[in-house]
Amino acid sequence: MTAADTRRKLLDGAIDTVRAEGLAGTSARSIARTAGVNQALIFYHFDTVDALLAEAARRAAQERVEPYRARFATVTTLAELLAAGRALWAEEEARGNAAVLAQLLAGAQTSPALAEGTAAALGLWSAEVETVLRRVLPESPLAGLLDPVATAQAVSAAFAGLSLFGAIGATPDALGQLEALVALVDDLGPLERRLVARRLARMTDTPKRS
Amino acid sequence: MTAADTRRKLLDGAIDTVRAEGLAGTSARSIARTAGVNQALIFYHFDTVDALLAEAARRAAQERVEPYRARFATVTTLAELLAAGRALWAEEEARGNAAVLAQLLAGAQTSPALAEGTAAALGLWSAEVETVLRRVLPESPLAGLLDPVATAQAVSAAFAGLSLFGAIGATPDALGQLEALVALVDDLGPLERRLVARRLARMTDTPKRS
DNA sequence: GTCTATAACGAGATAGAC
DNA sequence: GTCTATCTCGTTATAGAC
Repeated sequence: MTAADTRRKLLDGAIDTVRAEGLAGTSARSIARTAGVNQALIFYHFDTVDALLAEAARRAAQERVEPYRARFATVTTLAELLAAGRALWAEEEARGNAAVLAQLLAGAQTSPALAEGTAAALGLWSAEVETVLRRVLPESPLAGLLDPVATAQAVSAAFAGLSLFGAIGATPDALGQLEALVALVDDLGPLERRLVARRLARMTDTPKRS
Repeated sequence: MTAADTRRKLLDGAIDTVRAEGLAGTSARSIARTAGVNQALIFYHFDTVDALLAEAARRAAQERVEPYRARFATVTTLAELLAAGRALWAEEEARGNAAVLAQLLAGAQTSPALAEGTAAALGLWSAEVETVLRRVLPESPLAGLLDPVATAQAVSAAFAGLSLFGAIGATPDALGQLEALVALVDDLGPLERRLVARRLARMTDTPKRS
């Protein structure tokens, strides 16, 4: 077995262990068991457990973001973005990847190494959303109201938090609520659009936001 | 020193330790050190560390929700609710209470005892929001669009997740984005209100939501 | 690169004196 | 109720044979 194989097994095993046991149940021993690899090899290849987890987070995000790229590229309206987001969320939630990211994000609070890897992983997701928002938002009446960067970050982080709900009850239909709100304003007729524009102008005259 | 004093010290110490060291750095020993209490007393008074944390989460939520109750009771519009929510969030985030809840929520994934206490704690927050929503939402054009329960849960959970962002970068201005969106639709004039109502009727005819 | 063995330590929890 | 002392186990990490 080559070194690259071992590294790969460990990276996969690390994510699988967090998925199955949570971060609290994730140790060098439990990862090695899941990966089917000797425990000492973790330290040979990655120096520390946290460094392995950070690298695993980065790689996992890359591999999961990639298949959505083509789909996101075809999105031209905010409504389509929300539909794509709904599908993405359903898939990643079902696979437990959202929960994994949330666990690592929680662990990042006390581990600088983990913080760096998790930031990179979450950044890949929000960058993807941000790209689409930059393209789609200007066509919407909501342009100028929503900031692409802040919105993408907020949505990504909120979804990570939402996935933590799994253990304590049913996950609330957050996207459904958001979708309803956005769909109401977005995709309006010309007359309504002018009304919204007027209202927007009034709002930015007397801004309530910081 | 009475037993009630010791219990109180441990409950406070448990929260303080999670706040300062994260859940990963929270142990019977570290809690006892923070509380200035002998380590063995944790098990005498609470049986297990997780049971102490669960009880601490419940109590902390009670004590933090309470001071906002009067403020929330005066809220009559959605815009006011958002303003109150913004103030609440700023305060709890600054105190680190949001991060504590998020840490416990993450730990709840692998500890049934912790899950129960965390569910109760988070439930107190979302119940408060839900109460206001039930009173305020019917007056808004958004009535019938947003479900009070799902919205309250989604907002609470999303904010917990948002607080996890602290360790890996600046917290995005999520409430600002949401506020802009809601403010746009809410608090409309009679003419615009009719337009929104028409659009709502159209949406519910061909529902996109599950 | 991979293995076994083990060092060094902190964890949860308990026994038993006071 | 509170304390000290301790048991037992799992943890990260390393040394050294192969």
